[in-house]
Formats: sequence, C-alpha cells, structure tokens
Amino acid sequence: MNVRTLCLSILHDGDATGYEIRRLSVEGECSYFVEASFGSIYPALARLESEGLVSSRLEQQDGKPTKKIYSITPAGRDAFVQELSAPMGEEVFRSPFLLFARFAHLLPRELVAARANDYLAVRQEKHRIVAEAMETPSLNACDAWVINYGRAIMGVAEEYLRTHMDDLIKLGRAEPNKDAAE
Amino acid sequence: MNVRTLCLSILHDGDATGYEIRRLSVEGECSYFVEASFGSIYPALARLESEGLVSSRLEQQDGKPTKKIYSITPAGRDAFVQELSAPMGEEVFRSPFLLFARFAHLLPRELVAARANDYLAVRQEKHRIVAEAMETPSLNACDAWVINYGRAIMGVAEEYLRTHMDDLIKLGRAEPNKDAAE
DNA sequence: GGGGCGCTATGTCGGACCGATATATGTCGG
DNA sequence: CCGACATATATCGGTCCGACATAGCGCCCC
Repeated sequence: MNVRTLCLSILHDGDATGYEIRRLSVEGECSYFVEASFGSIYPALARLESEGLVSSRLEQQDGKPTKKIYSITPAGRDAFVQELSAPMGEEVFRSPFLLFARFAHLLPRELVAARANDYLAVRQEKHRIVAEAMETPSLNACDAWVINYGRAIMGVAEEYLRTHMDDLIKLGRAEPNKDAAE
Repeated sequence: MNVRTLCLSILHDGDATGYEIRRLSVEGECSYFVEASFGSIYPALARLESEGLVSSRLEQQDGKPTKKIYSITPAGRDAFVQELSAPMGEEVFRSPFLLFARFAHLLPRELVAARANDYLAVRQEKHRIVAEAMETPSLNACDAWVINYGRAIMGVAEEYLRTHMDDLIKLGRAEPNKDAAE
C-alpha cells in the first residue's frame, strides 16, 4: 500500500489538494489504517500527474494560498482497480508503547503511569473518531464495514487498557532512586 | 521506536546474532508490534558497536557460516533505559486489506472472497502465535501483560472477521465482465 | 496596535527503513 | 543429483517520514 495508491483512493471519492489528502489520511474516518506525510504525498501527486493518472487545476483564493486541485482521470481509475487487484503488502502494526510496557519493570512507576494514561487518552480519541464516522449520512456499505471492524477492535483495545492498566503500573519500579536495585 | 532500540531490547534479554534478532522480531512473541529487516538490523548493530553500546564475538561453526554474536554492554543498558524514558514515537497501523475492503464494490466478488479468506488465515495464525506465547514457562510479568493485551485484540479481530466477512464478500461485484456497469 | 501563534498551502531534503539481491555453504527431499 | 530451504552476513536502490523553508491571513492576548 504505497502513497500513490492512497492518493488514488482518496481522489476516487472526489477532487482534493495535497493538503486535503494529508488531512483526510491523518484525521479522516480511515486514519486508523492509512497515513502519509507531505514529504511523500506531493512527489507522489507530481508523478501521478506526469503519468496521466491524475490531472490538476489551480484555484486562486483571497486570503489563502493558491490551491492545486487534483482529479483522478479514467486511466487513474483503471490503474487504481489494477493496483487493488494485484497482490497486497503485509499489514503493519508498530507500537512503541507496547515495547515500553515490556520493560516497565526497569522504569519508575510514575513514568509507567504517565505513559499508560497518555496511551489510554490516544486510544479513546481514536475510538471516538471512528465511532463518530459511523454517523456520517452518505456512508457506502464498504466504508461502513471497515469502520465497524475498526470500532470493534478499538473498543476492545480501549476497554482492556482501561481495566488492566493498573496491573501494568504496579509492575513499574517503586524506588527510582536506587540504580543497582534490580 | 527505531531499529537501534529494538536491537537493544532483544539483546537486553540475552546475546544474539543479527540473524536471530531478525527472526525474533518477525516470528517471536512480540512480532505483532515490532519488526525490522536485515537491511536495517546489520547497519544498526555496526553503529551500536562503534558507539560501545554492544560488543561482539565471532563463533566458528562447522557446516554453517561463522556467527557474530552480539552482547549488550552496561553502557548499552543505560542507553536503552534512557531511550525508553524519552518521548515515544506514534503507534503505526497500516492495513492494505482494509483499504482493499473499502473498495470491495469495485472488485469481482471472487477476488474479495479470496482476499478475505487469506486475511482471516493470517489473523488466525498471528492469534495462534500470541496465544502460544502465553505458554512460555519463564515469562516475566511485563511480557505476560503485553501478550495478553495482544491476545485480547487479536481474538476480537479474528472473531469479527470470521462472523462478518460474508457481509463484505456480498458487497463485491457479482458480474466482473461488464466493465461499464458502475 | 503589535507580536506571536496557528491554519492553509506547496514543496525540498536528510536520514531511516524495507525489500531485493549477492555470497557462501550445508542439509534434506524428490 | 539438483533444486529448495535454512543459516548467516552484508549492500543497495528506492520509498517514505519528519523537519524545515516559505508565505499570507486571522485571531487572541497583552
């Protein structure tokens, strides 16, 4: 799942600028399983345009910088379907928090507690965004399926964390001052 | 959570070669939230050694290539704890399957069914690995917490997929021959 | 009223990381 | 007997992220 495909997928649902693609990938209903940065979106769009898979038009705005609005072309739609039909990449899940949690016994209890609370807040926020996305009026059936899947998983993640984080915090070191205590 | 920290975390629990670090990160009990490739492990180990955070010794074996066994140094342990105490990176979840699922309505039903079945198999395998990891005899409390967290989430993911994948497959296109049907 | 911050908007650049490939060798199955 | 696979180290091209550069406008607070 490269950035090219991500851009095509967003443009498939409607025109957008590079900036909007970024925002949708980070804050949108699907931000829990796709994401891309400016540093890869803009070059990807430029390359897609040079290949004729997207087209662009400039739009002046007063008070704001000029926008470069991209549209997907028929060739782009074909290429997108082709890309979806080709073998997929692997799923990626990387969690710095879980790596941290594995070594909670090395770290002061206050730090473990702070991190666990931060992580819970992040999970709750993500869960809220996905739950809210289900309220979208014009939601196609595929999007609804994906959102429900995400909501089911996030719901459990949040609940497990909420009910078990105290166990993890108790594993943190009680006396952070003694260095050779372990 | 860079590859350097990942290497230190594995060496913290015992000596290993670059090859073994790779295998642990891909097949081990924590492979569901950490992973790294050879292309980043070997350079990372070389750099860690030049900085004195790990040391290495060569071990001849007959029938197999010479191994280069790495050990973490006291300075390496300090640096590891330091790194865990520093602000963490964001969690990453990228799912090509969910992007595919969002556009199931564009794709032939047989393809959707095949992909859903493949994905279910992958999820079941991952779930099995984590569930099995709980049986490990010498399991410290932190690892147990992390594994249980993963098991809870993977259990729900697998079950949701198993009970709802038919709904997704039904959203696939029934007649893949008509191109202009959409 | 002015200074700083944040938002919209495009884009570049260094560095991190993946995936494929190269190299060498030994085992095991067909 | 040959290819596939496992062990083991290492490099390289290309992708992608994160930080930075640029720039005009609105908003808030002092």
